[in-house]
Amino acid sequence: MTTRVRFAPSPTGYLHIGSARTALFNYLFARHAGLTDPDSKFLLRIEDTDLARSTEESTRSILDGLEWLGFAPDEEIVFQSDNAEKHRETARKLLTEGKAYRDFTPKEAPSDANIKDAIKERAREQGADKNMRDNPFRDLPRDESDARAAAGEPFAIRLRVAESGKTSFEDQVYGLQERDYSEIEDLVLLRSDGHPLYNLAVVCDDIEMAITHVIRGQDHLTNTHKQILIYEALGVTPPVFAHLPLIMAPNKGKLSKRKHGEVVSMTTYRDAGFLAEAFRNYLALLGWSAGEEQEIYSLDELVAKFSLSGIHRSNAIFNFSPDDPRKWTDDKAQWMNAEYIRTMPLDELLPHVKAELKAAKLWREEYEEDDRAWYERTVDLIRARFFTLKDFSSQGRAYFSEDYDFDSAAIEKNLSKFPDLRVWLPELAERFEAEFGDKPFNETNIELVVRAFTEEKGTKLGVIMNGARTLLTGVAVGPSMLSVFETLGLERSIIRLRSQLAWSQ
RNA sequence: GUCCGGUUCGUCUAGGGGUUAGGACACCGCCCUUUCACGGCGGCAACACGGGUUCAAAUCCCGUACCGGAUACCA
Repeated sequence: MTTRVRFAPSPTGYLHIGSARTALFNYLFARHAGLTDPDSKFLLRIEDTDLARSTEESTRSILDGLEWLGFAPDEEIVFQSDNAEKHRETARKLLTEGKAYRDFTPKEAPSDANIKDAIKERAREQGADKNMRDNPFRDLPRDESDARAAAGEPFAIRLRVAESGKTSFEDQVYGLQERDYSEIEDLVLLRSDGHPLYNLAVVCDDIEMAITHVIRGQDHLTNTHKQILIYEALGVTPPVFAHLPLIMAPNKGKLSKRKHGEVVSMTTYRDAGFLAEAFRNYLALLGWSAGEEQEIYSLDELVAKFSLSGIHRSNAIFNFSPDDPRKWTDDKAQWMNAEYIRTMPLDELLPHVKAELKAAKLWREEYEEDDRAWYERTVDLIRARFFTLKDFSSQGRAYFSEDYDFDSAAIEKNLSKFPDLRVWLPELAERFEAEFGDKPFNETNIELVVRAFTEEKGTKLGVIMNGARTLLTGVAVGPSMLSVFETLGLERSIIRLRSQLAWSQ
C-alpha cells in the first residue's frame, strides 16, 4: 500500500519545536518510503475544529515555519473544519447503527481557570472504581431517545464502548499497547451543539485522506485507543501508529510558549539567522538516531537512513539557559548551525548571506557583478568564526559598509592601552600610501611593510595588528589582519587607519 | 487516584549478556597564533536504586524511587 502520512497541527500557537520535529519525522518517513514508491505522500492537515482557540494568524505562523524548514505538503492542505458536516454524518451513522447513543445530560459549564487541574482532580476523586459504562442514557430505548431528540432536547452523541474487552495495537516505537475497555469512557463524538470532537474528526479525516501511518507525539497514546474504537465501529482497519517521545524543557517539565517564550518557536530560529538545513539536522537527532557516530547529515542522507525503529522511547530535553545570553538556545543547535555556516559549500551559503545583507540594507548589486569575486572571497574569509547568518551583518558589517560601530571592549583592549597607536596608525597609513604606489597590496607585501614598521616603532606586531583591527573592523575578533587588509583593499585600509573616530569614543 | 510510558556523562546519544561503557555538544587545559575563532591533542564526566536469573547483567526478569504523558461536550 502506498505510504501516506500527515502532519496535523492545531492552529493555536506558532509552530513549536516539538511539532516541527513531528513534521520532520513524518516528512522523512514519507520521503524514505518514496525511495521505493514514488507515490508516497506527506500531507498537511490543519486541525482547526476548536473554533474558540484556532486563529488564522497561528495557521500562518505554522505554515511559515514549515515553509522555512522545507516541508511542503504533496497535496492540498486539508482544513479539518471544512469536513465538519462529514464528521456529523459519521456520528449520525453510528447512532443509527446503535454503535453510539444520545446523551441528554446537560452540558457542564466549563470550569474556568485551570481546566487540566480540574480534570485531574475529578479523575482522582472518581478513583479506580469509576464505572465507565454508567451513563444513564446508554441504554435508553431507541424510541424514547428519538422522541426526546425530536422534541428538541439537546444531546451529545457518545460512542457505545463494549462492556468488556480491550483495544490493542502494535506501536512502531513503544511496542504492543493494550488498554482495557474499563479504562475508556464512552467518549463524546459530537457535542450537543453539533460540533464534532477531535477523536471523531481525526479518524474520519485520516480515513478520508487514506493515511497509512500516523506518526505523532506520545501525548496521543491514549487517544489512539479511543480512535481504534472508532475505527472498529466504522469497520475500517486502523493505520499503523508510531508515537514519538516528547521534547521537554531543561527542568524536564513541559516546554510551553507561556513559560519559555520564543525559544520554542520555529520562526525565532529563522529570524535569528539559523539555516533550515542545520536546524533540521539538529531536530532529527532529538529522539532519533541512525545508530552510528555520524552527526552531520544532509537531507538526502536523513531520508535514506530514517526509520521508525531508530526512534527512542524516552523524552529528550531541549537544553538552554534563559539567564545566559550565550546559551539562549540549545548549544548543540548553535554548534550545528555554526558548523553548517563554515563548512557548507560556499555557493549554497551565498544566497543566504545575500538575503541577510539585503535585510540589513548592506547589499550592493555589484556583489553580483563586478565585485562578485571579492564578495565571495570575503564571505568565505569571515564565515569561519560566525554562528548565524546575522553575524554577517553585525560582526561582519565593516566589510560591507563604511558605517560601522566600534566595540568598546575592542577599543579598551587594543587602542586605549597603547596611546602611541593614535599617532602610529595614521603613520602606517602614510607608509602604505608610500609603499604601495605600484606594489600589489597583497598579504606577502603587507606583512613585509607592517613588520618593518613594527620594528621601527620598537613594539610588538600584535599591538599594531590589533590596533589596526579595531580601526578597520570595529571589533576585536576576526580573520588574520593580513587578509583583512588585503580584503578591505589599500584605499579603505588607509582611510580607516587615519580615522580618529574610534579614539573619540 | 488510576492507566500508560521512560530512566547510560550537565545535554543529545551509541551500545541490548563478556566493551578500558564509544561519540557529539558544553566545560577545562595544551598546541597553533597579530586577536578571536577554526583545527589538532588531551582532560573532566554516566549505566537511578534494590533484588533475582546467569559462570558472567548497563544489557533479561521483578520490585522501589523518580520523571513524564493521559484521564474534557480541548486538540
